[in-house]
Parts: sequence; C-alpha cells; structure tokens
Amino acid sequence: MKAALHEWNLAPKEAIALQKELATRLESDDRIAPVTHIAGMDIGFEDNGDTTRAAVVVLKWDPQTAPDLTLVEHVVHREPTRMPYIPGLLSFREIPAALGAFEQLNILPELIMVDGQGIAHPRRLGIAAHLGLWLDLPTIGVAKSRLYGKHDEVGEVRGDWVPLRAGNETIGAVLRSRDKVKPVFVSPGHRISLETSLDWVMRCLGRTKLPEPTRLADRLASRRDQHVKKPQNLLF
DNA sequence: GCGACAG
DNA sequence: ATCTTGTCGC
Repeated sequence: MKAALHEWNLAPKEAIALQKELATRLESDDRIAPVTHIAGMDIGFEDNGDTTRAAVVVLKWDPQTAPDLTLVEHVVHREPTRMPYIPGLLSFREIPAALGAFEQLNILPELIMVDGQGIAHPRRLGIAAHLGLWLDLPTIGVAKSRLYGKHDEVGEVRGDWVPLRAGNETIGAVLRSRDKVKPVFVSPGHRISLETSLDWVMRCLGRTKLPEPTRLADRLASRRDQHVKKPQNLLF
C-alpha cells in the first residue's frame, strides 16, 4: 500500500486542496465486476471519542434469494482517534481506521456501501468517494442526513426519490427507503452511476430504512449491541 | 458578515 | 458520533 502518513495527517487547508485534486479522478460510469459480495462500512467511537472503531461487514449477494442477504464476514478494528469532526473533512478522520478493518478482510467485495456521502459533498469527495478511490472499488454513499445540495420534497412511498442538486449537476438522490420514514441520501462514490447506486440500495433494502450493508455495519460500529447477545444478535 | 454543517 | 428511558405508532 501507498504508505504516506501525509495523505491523512493534513491541515484543513491541505486536505481541501487534496479533495479537489482527488475528485477529478473519480469515475462516474459503472465499472463493476459481477457482484457476489457487498460490504458495508461504518464508524463508531469509544472512550469519549478517544478511540475510533471501524466496522466492516460482508454480505453474500444471491439474486435467487434476494433481498435476503447473508452475513459471511465481519471485522471490527480500533485505533486512536486522530482528529476532530470537521464538516466536509470527515474522510480524513474516519478512513484511516476503516482501512485497518479492510486489511483484515478475507473476502474482497465487488461493491461497498458507506455510511456517509459519496459525491454529494461541497468538493464532490465525501467519505464514500474517497474510500472508493483509495481501495479502487465501486462505492455508494448512504447518508442519514444531508451535507450538501438542494432538493424538493420526496414522496412518502418506499422507492420514491428526488434528485439532490448542486447548481446544474445532480449529485445524488433523496430516497424514501421506507414508507413515511425520514429519507436517506444516496450518492455515487467511485466507479458507479447514480442510477446503479439507487438500484443496489433498493435491492439491499429489507423492511428497514437503511440497506442491509450499512444497517449491519452501523450495529457493529455502535456501542449498543456490544453488550447484549441474545436474539438476532446471533448474527455477530 | 451570517448560517449550514455527513459522522 | 455520543450521552440515555420510556413511549407513541404501525
């Protein structure tokens, strides 16, 4: 791997310049290998934020049994938190830990869903886009709230969606992933189009708001399910 | 100058 | 993100 601590330990000003440069390398057309495994990634914190916990789950994709996905691998990686949360610079705070988790993975997914924005970002390099470039894998950003862009109100039925725009460009979509529930913000990261991103998010939707990959990664990264281990927690 | 602001 | 219990609704 390209070592370089300087790739992550940057002052805000340098980080912003790097984002602009990296954004020009993103591929917005689909360049995806036949999908058999989909990963989900999310970050959580412990020790009052001093420890960053990265969680990655890998689900088996079987068109025959879809939308039922099977959890086939999961990894949790902890390391000291390196910097505070700064809107627009989230990837510099969370990706280093995420890479630690991906390094321990045995199964290489063809697609990754990340808890955060793809190109729906002021400089078009949200955490999903940044991670996709680094791993050179297709990524989709699935955020629970908006960071950037404007949009009209979205219908209340599952599947309804409206474009998320920035000036003339469409940078993502506001998707009603579950009836009457707060919508999610879907935006392509690397090597995937918005249309295909929406297709995959829809295909991975159970009866919950979040698609299975990020829903499970979310639970693994979160502190809550950490102690309880009874019912469906048998998954972990 | 005044808000907005992923996780 | 995280601190935290119960509670309203399908």
